[in-house]
Amino acid sequence: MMQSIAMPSRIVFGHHSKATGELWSNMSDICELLKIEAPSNLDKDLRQFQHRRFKAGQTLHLPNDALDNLFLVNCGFLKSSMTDDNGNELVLNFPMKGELIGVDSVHLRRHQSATITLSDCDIILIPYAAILELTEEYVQLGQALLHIMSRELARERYILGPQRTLSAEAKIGRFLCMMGERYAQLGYSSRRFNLRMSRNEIANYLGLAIETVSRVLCVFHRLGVITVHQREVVIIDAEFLRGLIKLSTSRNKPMTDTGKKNLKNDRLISDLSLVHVADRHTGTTMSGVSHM
Amino acid sequence: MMQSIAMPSRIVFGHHSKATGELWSNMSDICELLKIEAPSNLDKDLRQFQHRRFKAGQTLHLPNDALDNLFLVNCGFLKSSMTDDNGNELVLNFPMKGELIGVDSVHLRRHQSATITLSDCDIILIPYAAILELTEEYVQLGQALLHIMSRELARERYILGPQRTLSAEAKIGRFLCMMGERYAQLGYSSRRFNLRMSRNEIANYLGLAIETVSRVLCVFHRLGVITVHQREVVIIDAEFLRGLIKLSTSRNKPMTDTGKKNLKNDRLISDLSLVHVADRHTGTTMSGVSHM
DNA sequence: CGTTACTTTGAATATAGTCAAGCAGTGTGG
DNA sequence: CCACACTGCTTGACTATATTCAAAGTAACG
Repeated sequence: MMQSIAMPSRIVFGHHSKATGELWSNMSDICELLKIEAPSNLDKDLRQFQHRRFKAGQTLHLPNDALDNLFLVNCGFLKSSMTDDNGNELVLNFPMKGELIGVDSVHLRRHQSATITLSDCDIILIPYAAILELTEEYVQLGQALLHIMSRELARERYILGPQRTLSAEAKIGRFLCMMGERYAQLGYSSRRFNLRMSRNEIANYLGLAIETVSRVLCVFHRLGVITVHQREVVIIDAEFLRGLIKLSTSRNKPMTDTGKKNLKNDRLISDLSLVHVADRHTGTTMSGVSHM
Repeated sequence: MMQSIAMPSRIVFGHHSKATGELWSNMSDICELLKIEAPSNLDKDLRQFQHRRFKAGQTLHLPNDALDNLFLVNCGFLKSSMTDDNGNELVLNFPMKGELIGVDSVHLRRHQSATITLSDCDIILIPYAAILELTEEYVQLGQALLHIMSRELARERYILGPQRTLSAEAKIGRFLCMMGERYAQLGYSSRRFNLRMSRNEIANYLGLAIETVSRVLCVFHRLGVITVHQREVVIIDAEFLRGLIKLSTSRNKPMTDTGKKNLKNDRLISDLSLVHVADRHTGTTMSGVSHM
């Protein structure tokens, strides 16, 4: 069952298996997974936290569920989303290994979103009550938690926020790079990976129409900067993808030398649009990249 | 100097003035300002935190500054922003009284954004070192900090995130309502207030062009749902503003009865667009609301 | 009173969305 | 093994919404 995720077993936590066959993790495992420094006196701690396995498509929690546990992803790929006033799904993020799910809801003691698994997953359940105990016992742990939340907040604010200004091409380009980086952090290739989510979910996450996502991915493919087959992606020119921007209006840039950098981007975007419209006729003008 | 902000002095913290004329606050003041419960043994705490006054247009911190202090807004209106790769300003939020500035940067110990004052401000400086001390001494305080950050994170994720799907009208409508609510929390009117920021800053914050902001505000005015003169706003029909949505595509809504609710919004948006295009000729079709 | 910064307005354009149709991969059952 | 349906993805043509460019109007400021 878990094989389909092809996770090197070496870096899966929770080897303290018991007679039942269930996995359990102690605090040291958890700190390592969260990439925080474990307090020195923590290895004496006897607490064990239960793992739980989910098949693809199962639900970890729904909006309004009591926040009994935080969920720490040990392995697998998930999707957190909410439903707006009109019943539209809004994808919030795609948690992966090491992500702590639920920290955005501790102030209400109630989940505000739903999280479902996109692949088979191994999840560590951390009771909220245990968090409170632990932060009392180990001051450093509380501070580490602050770091984790600060990291999350910074991600939302400094990475995701600026997306609102970007063109569809730039959003998707950066999305691909971001996924690559996340895989890289897990020890996989940042260049070649499998998007676990559907076009629909990508579109929803980026605030685009599904057709736009499809089109832009095809354009990227034709330009030779990526390869896509289904959800298999190979990033060929990450620089290109990362460099895409919304054509910046002269008025929104207070100062700065926008000379060469924007010149470059102007051309690229034009090319994209050009291909976008006239691809069948001309192919592209890119230097000898093979176009399918 | 501070008069221009017209803040009822009763709710300004920091009455422990000293011979120097500077204001200082203790931990109880700070907890109250942050709306967190003060640990019971905290009133014995002798720590005093210095206030600092800023004139409009001054800088609290710049990106890459060391995170020596967190800034707690006691009074005034500010703007946090960053500059993207192309030199474009990106407004992140508009801190007001009670907001703790810098929590998104504790993990790096370095600010990632700039914060400048939009009005005269009174800011309490809380040394980061003191935060660490305090969380060690008062466990509850650390947990309260977690709540604060969770609240912030939820705001970014559940309030700001979904903005990406909204039409310009909806973004601006909700922005106005949000500002109203924030003023209400400070004891002001939620209906009548002064936007402290320029159209440019609003546009930037919402990811729109400045002209779009201007136009939509005018349309709202003509529709009779608000009044705008410069930065003075009166909200007349908050329901209308809050109800604006992006016309939802049939494909993005998985399920749900979208009958009357969307019908209503379809009509409203059409009206807006209609006015948007043909306002001079027809006025509007709204029930007898006075137009300017 | 003239200069500057901010805002409004109009007309043209571009980008992304919408609608509609077809295609491809997957799985099921005959 | 192939027809069938199912789901997800792609493509095209058209449309709508927001941006861009240009210009003029207004408030603010020395």
